[in-house]
Amino acid sequence: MVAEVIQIKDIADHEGQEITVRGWVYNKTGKGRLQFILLRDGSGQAQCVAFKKEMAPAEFEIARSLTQESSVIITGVVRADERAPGFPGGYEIGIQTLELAQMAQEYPITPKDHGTEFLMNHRHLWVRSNRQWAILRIRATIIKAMRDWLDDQGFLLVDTPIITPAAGEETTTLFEVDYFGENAFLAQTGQLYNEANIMAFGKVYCFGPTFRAEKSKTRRHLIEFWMLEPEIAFCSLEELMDIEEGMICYLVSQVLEQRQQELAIIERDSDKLKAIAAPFARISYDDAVARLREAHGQIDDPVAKAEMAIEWGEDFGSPHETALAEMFDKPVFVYHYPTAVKAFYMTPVAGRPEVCRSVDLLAPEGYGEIIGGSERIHDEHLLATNIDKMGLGREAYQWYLDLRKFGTVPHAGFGIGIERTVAWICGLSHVRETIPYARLLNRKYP
RNA sequence: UCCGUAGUAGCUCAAUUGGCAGAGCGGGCGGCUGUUAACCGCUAGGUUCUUGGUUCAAGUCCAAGCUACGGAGCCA
Repeated sequence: MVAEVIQIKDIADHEGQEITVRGWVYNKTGKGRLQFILLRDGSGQAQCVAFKKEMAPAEFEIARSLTQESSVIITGVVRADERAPGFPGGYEIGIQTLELAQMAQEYPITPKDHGTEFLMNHRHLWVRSNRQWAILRIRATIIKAMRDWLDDQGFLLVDTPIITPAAGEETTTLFEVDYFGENAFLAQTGQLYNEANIMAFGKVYCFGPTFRAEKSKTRRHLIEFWMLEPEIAFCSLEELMDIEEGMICYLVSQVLEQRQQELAIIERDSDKLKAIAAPFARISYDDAVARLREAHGQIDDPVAKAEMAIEWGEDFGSPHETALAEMFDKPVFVYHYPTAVKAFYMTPVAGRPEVCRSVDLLAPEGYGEIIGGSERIHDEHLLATNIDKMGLGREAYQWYLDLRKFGTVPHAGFGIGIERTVAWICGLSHVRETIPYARLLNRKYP
């Protein structure tokens, strides 16, 4: 009789049964006639115990000589044992038969410490490590939670193109591609297409990679990153904040509910996440500047003081966002930014055109902006004027202006950066570990 | 692009401030019936980032370059 192949995550359901697991040797401890093999199968990790007297001599010899990351198929009996490490742990497999798929060559990533450059050069192997495994599983849960929440709220997923004829925001940070002899660009945002799609579907979102050729080298920037962008017809800035708040609270609750094990692996303080609940504070840009100027006055260190300086009208730098976020233990909305520092499509505030109906959401613990959103201009004339002012070229935006001719309505939307959100939820110091294969200023390998 | 720090064995790091290149991990061989990054013994493994310079002598000092890391700007 052939034993049932199980996933290690379900090991507790098979106590006392003979089962088969298939996977890779994460670590091994030898004690002569007793060998402990820590096996991972993608779903979890379990300790498999080889006793010489319980196995065929040739198979025990294989078990004894297994190298890190060798691939094997193991059949044995599941038993509970408090000493057994693994995920979920607490159960181990007494090996009866062992079949070798491949004896791995000397594996470069050892259980000891490694440097960032070395690990990034071996990212294709690094994703097997516990910590990376946990982070990427949390990432998947975050994406699923966002999409589930939007789907349940009546949003429709509508995909937007990656190759586009025009800039989404600024013309300096685009990747150019040759489109059969003509210029085209990799998408920076799906927003403009979302604005067309809401007139067909009411509430939509797009989810996909976006590309920015910015020469920025920081812990929160990627050249290729993933963004989820909802857009809603007949929506005000205040209603937009309600949507962002609801979605964030839901995704945090889902991570806490479904990924306790992974949060423990990366040693994330989940109390900080448990505090995330509506309502989030909502402060105006004016108020934020006032708070920052007050903070600036209390700093003694001249370098830090210079970084914290701000004049009304300037956009926030990284130190400003961090300082603002640290004033709250939950995410905080900052709304009504100066029109001059924001994109051309944002609606000016009535009676005060120097500020616009925009809102950023700053994550706590110094993670900074994770969401940017706004009410979009729905007046054709004003939008056309802004496009001209930015020197963007009216021709490429003709279809976008069309939207303001045929049943235009007040509308709003936002974009949430997946990697920054994952970095915050996981408490990571750099976004490079939040995406399987990071594209950075000086890295496109592997 | 600017500022700062670093580059030595496959990996993580030492090397008395200019005087014989060394540990742990990983690899190989051997031992061990409850290990948790096991432990014990033996063993192999080096273009000290590159180029040039100073010196009797350079991993160490000087110059230029390359690469990485940390920070700033820009942004999600």
